[in-house]
Amino acid sequence: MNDDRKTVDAESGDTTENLDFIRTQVRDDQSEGLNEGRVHTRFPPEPNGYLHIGHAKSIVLNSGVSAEFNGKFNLRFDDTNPEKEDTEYVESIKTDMAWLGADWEDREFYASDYFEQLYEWAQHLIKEGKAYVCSLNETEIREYRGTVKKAGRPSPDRDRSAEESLELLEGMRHGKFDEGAYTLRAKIDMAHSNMKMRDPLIYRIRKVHHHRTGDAWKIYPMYDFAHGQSDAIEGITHSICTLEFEVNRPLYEWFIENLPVPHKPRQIEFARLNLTYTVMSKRKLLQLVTEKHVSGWDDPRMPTISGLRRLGYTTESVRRFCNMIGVAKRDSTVDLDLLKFSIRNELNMTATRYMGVLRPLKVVITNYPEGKVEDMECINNPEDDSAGTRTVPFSRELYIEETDFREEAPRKFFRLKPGTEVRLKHAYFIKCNDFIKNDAGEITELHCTYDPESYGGQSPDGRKVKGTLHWVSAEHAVTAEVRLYDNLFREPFPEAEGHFLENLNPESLEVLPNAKLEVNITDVTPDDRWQFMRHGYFCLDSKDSKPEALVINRTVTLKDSWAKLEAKGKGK
RNA sequence: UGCCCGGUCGUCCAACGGUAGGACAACUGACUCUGGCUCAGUCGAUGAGGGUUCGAAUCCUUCCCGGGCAACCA
Repeated sequence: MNDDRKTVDAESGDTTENLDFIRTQVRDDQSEGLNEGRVHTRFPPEPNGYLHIGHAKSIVLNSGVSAEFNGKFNLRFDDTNPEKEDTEYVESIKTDMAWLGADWEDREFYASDYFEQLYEWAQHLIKEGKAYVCSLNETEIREYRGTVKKAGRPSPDRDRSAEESLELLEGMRHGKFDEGAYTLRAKIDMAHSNMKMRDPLIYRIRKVHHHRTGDAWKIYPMYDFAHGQSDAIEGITHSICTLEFEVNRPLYEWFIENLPVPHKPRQIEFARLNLTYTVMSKRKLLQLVTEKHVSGWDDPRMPTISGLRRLGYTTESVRRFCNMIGVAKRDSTVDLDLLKFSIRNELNMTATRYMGVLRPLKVVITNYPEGKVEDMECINNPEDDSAGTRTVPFSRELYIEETDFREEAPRKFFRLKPGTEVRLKHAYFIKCNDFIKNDAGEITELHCTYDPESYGGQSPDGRKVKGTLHWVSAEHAVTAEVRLYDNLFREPFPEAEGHFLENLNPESLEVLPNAKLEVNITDVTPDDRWQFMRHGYFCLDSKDSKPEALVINRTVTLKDSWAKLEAKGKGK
């Protein structure tokens, strides 16, 4: 599974495992007997949005580390801000994690499970003289906090007695005060060079319904007061999170040191995943959804797990991608091509090849008998002999790809043009003699002749053709809607210049309502992925496809060196 | 600009004082009943200066560049 991380020495053939800095740390901790050699990780999402590929990186990392070091892995919802959170998100997160193959066994926890314990620890801090109830309002708190360059000054309530703070906190808890009237703050250092240490808030009053605790609480702990302690309660040994929490680490450690917690977890940060041609922040993804730039969180263009799944990505391809990109501490942006490679590479080995004409052009084989039908034997997967063959009906009237014929074609155009011969895959050689145009000057029909000697696509006399085209018998074709997806954004860094929405790709979705597909397509199931030859990899749309009206998504294209040639003007 | 973190091929990761390597991308060519795949090959990097050392991407130092931190978000 983790071969992606191994280096093979060219001369000796020895395999050495290049552990990333986190696994190196965990390995060292374990061998030194820290936490009695236990390794326990967790993935701590806030249930306020759908999981995306960046979360997948964290999930694969956290669950992978626990598996590799014989440890355990928890799922814990960081549900300390009821305003944005919802059970819809809890459910989708569990679905997506399970799909990713992460196994938290029976350890599904919630920070809200610990509200009572957290409250007791808050009281403990007050009694120790390390926390106080503060009456400053939001503006005042900001002002008293100072700036990054200027020390803050103490709140007038900083020396409030423990008895008084305890009583006020109790009142806060039971709704005796309005939102914003009081906060509970840790008493640390108002002049600390790290802003997070300037008497951080640990509880705020919020008279909001919580998706799990209902209306039981009128106060909710802040992230910093919940996260480390939750880790400690669960016996987490390595609390792996993203870089933006680096400045929170001293505070994380302060609570662990100053509270009678049962375990001493340690926080390690890594760089979050960025991908070209997309955005990754929950806020922006939410905006795409609410402003209807996409059809939902699971729109196949979204970088969400549900979007990628609907697009056709497999668990294995996403996991492999996560292992390929590595783990480090520097800000980076991975090329979207690497993600595409991960699925293309897998599907090349596993996907059945079908023929599907996306933009149909009628072809009449004028010398083929009317009413005759031949079953042509087609190889299912040239990469896998065990995949066997299937038959596809051939008849006088066919469809080929509109783009496979040109009245006037450059020299390197190997497809059909007047007077030249090409092969129809697994069928016959044909030659184009004539074509019909409508009033608009568009080519509507081709008249071709076939060589009966070339049955099966074999050249009868050793002559070669440059082009091989896919085709579908008109009479037997299944008509379906095919959705072609392209990058959501036209710029590799949509946030770099201008507003990200201005960089949306207007052509990210192209719907082809009249695709003509070989009959065998009716055999596919919702779990199948297949290749439409010369096009790419496809799957059924899990939401919109019905047996009588197929809707098909293109997961990823095949590489297209002809398109590249032509784009560079070298097709001549 | 106070504090913290980080700068290695176009991109991502590795090299942990001892030959800068892999993957993706790009480019050549071969092969091909998918202009796919495969195969062979090419291009291509240690931010800059100084120091330590027999030897520095790695240690020290100065500078430069990028990111994070001043929500009652996480």
